[in-house]
Amino acid sequence: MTTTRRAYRRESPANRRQDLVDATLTLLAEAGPEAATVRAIAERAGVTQGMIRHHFNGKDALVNAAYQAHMAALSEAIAAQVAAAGPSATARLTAMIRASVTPPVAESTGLSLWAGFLHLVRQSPAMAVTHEASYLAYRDQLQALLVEARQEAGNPLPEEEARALAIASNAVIDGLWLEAGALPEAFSPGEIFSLALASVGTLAGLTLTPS
Amino acid sequence: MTTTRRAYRRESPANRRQDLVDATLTLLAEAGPEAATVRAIAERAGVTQGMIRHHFNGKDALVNAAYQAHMAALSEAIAAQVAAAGPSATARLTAMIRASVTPPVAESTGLSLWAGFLHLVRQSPAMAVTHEASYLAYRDQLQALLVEARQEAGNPLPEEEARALAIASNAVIDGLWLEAGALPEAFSPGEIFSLALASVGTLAGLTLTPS
DNA sequence: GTGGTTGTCATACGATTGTATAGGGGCCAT
DNA sequence: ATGGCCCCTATACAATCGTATGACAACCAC
Repeated sequence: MTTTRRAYRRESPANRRQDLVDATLTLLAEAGPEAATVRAIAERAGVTQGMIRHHFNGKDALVNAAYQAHMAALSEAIAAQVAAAGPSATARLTAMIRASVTPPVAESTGLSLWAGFLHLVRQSPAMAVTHEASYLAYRDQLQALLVEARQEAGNPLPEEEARALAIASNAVIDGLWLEAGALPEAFSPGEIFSLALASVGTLAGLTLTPS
Repeated sequence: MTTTRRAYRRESPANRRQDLVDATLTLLAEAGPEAATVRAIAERAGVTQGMIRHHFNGKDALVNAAYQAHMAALSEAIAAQVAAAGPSATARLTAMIRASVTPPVAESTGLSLWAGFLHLVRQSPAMAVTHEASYLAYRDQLQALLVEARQEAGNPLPEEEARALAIASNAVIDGLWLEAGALPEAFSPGEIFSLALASVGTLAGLTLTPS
């Protein structure tokens, strides 16, 4: 009875790390923090559990890396759509809103992921800093686009009102993102986007169309 | 060396169950799902872990009971403030908004709790039903108040617009609740409430004042 | 080819998890 | 005051957790 060792391929550390991060995010989103064990993550990534300590310092480091990768992916997805919207501030604002409430940013798995990370963010100072930074970066970008769009519409936004408008606009976008993620079947396709567009338009005193 | 058994008081099953539910909610909010072990819950409640299986069927049943108790407490807190606001629809709407973005409904612990429950809600059909029901009940109440308040203002709300307005108003309230919970120090006291009031007012075409 | 590097598998370890069970003791009925 | 109910403590249990360690083999340099 000779037990044969399972066949495997050598991968670059970067690829292996990416696989492990992806597996962590998938598992965290689909089955929650309690199911994201080192064994489950390793199996999902197609390797054995020893790899986690080989490529990272331990489970915490892996989860931390996964969080940063996820946040970066979201920011990048939004930035790409904004950049592709052309020079018009109104068009870029519309693109940012659309990107925020449609896949891949807005998915039910994304909400689960966010929830799974929340208590980690709350307890790890390093993750809290990352979280606050990405939230404020998003809001600042939204605020800048609101100011520009109002300028473009010939109705300049007083600076002292900009912060409140950005917070409120961000809130309605986040709230719709949340509701769509929590009850995906309670809304028809595109309904969330048109609601987000109309709501931000009303709050900002702008007429926004789906372009 | 005779080890003495620890002293204890007999409690009614109802009281003990309540203690265990409270301990579960506290632990879940403060330290996350991974820290809410049966031993930690029992210690927090001042009993030994055997009590969880004695008073409930197991950990899952306890967590489920805790979720229902939490949702009921939130609904009740909001309903009480709305009922205390008097007959005016505008005043009741204002009270509902205030209750939704101030303690005890809006606390950073409440957000953690919500996040901790989310993946349970997603996997347990029974909890999913409870969740959807309480969300829709909240939104329906908000929609009814919006319709009444517009009527009261002499500017009736067309029925086909009511649903969209309720969803958007709910979203901005939820979004502000979320942001205040996630970054409690990024907002001054009362700022969230006045933003919520102003935003819903703008969306609904109503002038809402803090009463 | 062939040797060396190191990515990878395999296994073991102590700690902790949720659950199960046996028996002690607080408190009410009488 | 005292017997009995059942609330409660205490302990044991298998399973699983994250971590640590050592041997194997894939692949590159030469």
